[in-house]
Amino acid sequence: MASISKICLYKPFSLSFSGSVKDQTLLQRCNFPATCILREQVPLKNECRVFAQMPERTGTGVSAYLRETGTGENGDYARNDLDISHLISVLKFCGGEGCLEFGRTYHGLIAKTGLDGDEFVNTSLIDMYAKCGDIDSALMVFNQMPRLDVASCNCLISGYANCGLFEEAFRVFMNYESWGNRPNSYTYSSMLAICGILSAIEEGKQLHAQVVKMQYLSETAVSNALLTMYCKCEAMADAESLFERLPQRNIVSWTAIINGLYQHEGFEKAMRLFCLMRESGIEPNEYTFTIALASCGNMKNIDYCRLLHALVIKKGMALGEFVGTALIDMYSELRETDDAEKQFKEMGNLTSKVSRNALIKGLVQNGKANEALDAFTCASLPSFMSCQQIHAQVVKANFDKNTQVGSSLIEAYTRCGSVEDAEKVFSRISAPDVVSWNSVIKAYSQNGNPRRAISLFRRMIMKGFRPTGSTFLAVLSACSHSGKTQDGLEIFQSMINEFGVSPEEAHYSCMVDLLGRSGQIEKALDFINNTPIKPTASIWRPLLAACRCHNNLRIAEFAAKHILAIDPNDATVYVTLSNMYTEAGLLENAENQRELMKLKEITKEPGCSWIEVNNKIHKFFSRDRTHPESEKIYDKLKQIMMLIKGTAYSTNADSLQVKEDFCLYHSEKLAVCFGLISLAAGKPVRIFKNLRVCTDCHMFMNDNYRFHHFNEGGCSCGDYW
DNA sequence: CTAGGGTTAG
Repeated sequence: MASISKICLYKPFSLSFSGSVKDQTLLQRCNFPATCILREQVPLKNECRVFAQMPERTGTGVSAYLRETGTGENGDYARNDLDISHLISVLKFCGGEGCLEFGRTYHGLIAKTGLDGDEFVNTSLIDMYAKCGDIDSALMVFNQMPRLDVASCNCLISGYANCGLFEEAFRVFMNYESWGNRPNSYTYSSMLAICGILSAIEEGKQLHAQVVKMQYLSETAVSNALLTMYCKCEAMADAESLFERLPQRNIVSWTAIINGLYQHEGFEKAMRLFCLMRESGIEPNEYTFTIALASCGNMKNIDYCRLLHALVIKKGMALGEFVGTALIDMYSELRETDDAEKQFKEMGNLTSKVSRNALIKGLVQNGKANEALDAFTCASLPSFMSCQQIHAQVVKANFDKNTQVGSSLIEAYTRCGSVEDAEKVFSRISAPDVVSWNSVIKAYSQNGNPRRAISLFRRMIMKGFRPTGSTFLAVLSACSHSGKTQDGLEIFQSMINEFGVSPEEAHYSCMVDLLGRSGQIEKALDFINNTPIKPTASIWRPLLAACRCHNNLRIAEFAAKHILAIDPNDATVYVTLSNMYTEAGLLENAENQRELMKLKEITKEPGCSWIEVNNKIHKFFSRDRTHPESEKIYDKLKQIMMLIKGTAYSTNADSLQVKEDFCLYHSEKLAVCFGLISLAAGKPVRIFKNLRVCTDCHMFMNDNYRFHHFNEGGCSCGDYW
């Protein structure tokens, strides 16, 4: 066996390894928290499934044992109570599910009961740790073993491979001899897989020679690993001739070679082998179908594609994650995007990120960029990075001059607060339409450059475009924010008289804001009283905000009364009023007290204090995905993301400050926002201390705030944006 | 009683 240690490392094995998807999920799963292991009523799915899968062994089984004794603090263990084979099956389960903490608890139990001398138990422990990605613990158990056997070395090798530590895996392999062991067939399959990942064909060939010498070729796992190794090393001739000569072939062997051919664009050949396989009496499974569908799609043979699809449905595999995605891909390849979308829809909640990406790719490549953008849902979530990614793809697909695509991109960038990118996109649209103009005007109006919004509006009209209701909303809002009250009034008139656009609630709300902001409180009130529609809360609110800015307590009370008549749960009203009373020195005003009382009742309603919410966020973002509230919080987050639009992504968490009393009133919203901001800034979530908020409109205040701007100490409270 | 091999998008 001297030749084993002669295996040369032709390539540097200290590769940095970003990790396959599988490894990443594995590592993620390793963050599984150590929680409530023995309380079955707590819905922690993995732990509970351990119990659920345990065979019933009344009185002697580990689960029953643990249930009776608690976490094991009693310490009074009788060795007989533990069944080794049962223990091993639990460890195996932990490894498979990534339940590191659960496995650790078992390790403790094993150590306490003195079972850590058992060879099989130790091997299972090494494997459990290795599979959970905790290679240090695996190594610790390994080093403490009184005698090293092949199986434990093998576990260590696959553990290293799992973590991308291929050089270490090779080191273990070359030490077999010095430990008095000989590699067995398991060792070779693992090592060959590593060579495949590294494209290390020289090493793979040496291992091949060993395999032949040791007569392991008849073991399908070994020969399949060899096959895959050659395929991954681009040595298809070697792979094919090996496959021809294989003494034993199973479904995995067939899948390996078919996949190899597919990966090297031998689609026809892959399909020929697929047929041969079926003729030889082996039925394809999900793995094989996935590749066959992909090959078929690449061949653009629509009849065969439909045939395969039918077969897959017959076997009940059409909605599986892999096969389902392959079907989407196949139909995209055939340019049958309707079928691709149909497949995606049929998958319902079985769809994954991958299947969605497949659909999007298909739509983009088939010229359905708008549908693709819809599928992205990018415009609804302010993520600057995904906007850029989408934009890059759009440019690559040569859609950046397209009118509709461009407008969608402008909207997306606007939500992220990046007005520069929005304008860049606009300038590249070859034939901008009204929607494009509206989008770019809105971009400036909402992102701190109202003057530019107004000048773009004028240019738009000069170019002969007919402004719509949305155009006016953006422009009036811009006028309001830049103090151009007179312009705003004129534009509002021309909207009705010149362009025949009838104002809606949002326009009225905007006009109230325009008047109120300039200090014309009485005029704003007049305006409200003269609207042809019944004033809504959204129309009254900017008046209240204006009163707050300009210290008009009388009209503030009047506006507050109207808002509360419509929306009695609007806590902002109470906050604004109580602040105004306080500032007016009416601290002990009975009315103020009553408002505060009401306020408390309201803030109690949602059910949790800001500390509770903050704790929940804490748990959620410290990867405790099993927290029973995490789904709810996530939904809330998405909601809040919509609300605060691009702010989280365009502000610096450090420069934000919270007014603590306001936190108490609007705790939930703020806590969630803060969690989001910290997340966006790549910082751990902390209890919010340094966030400053406009006391009237809930929004964050900050000097270099791109999205939300302030003039003369006020802020742009209002509902219209 | 422990360990190994094949799949989807970007």
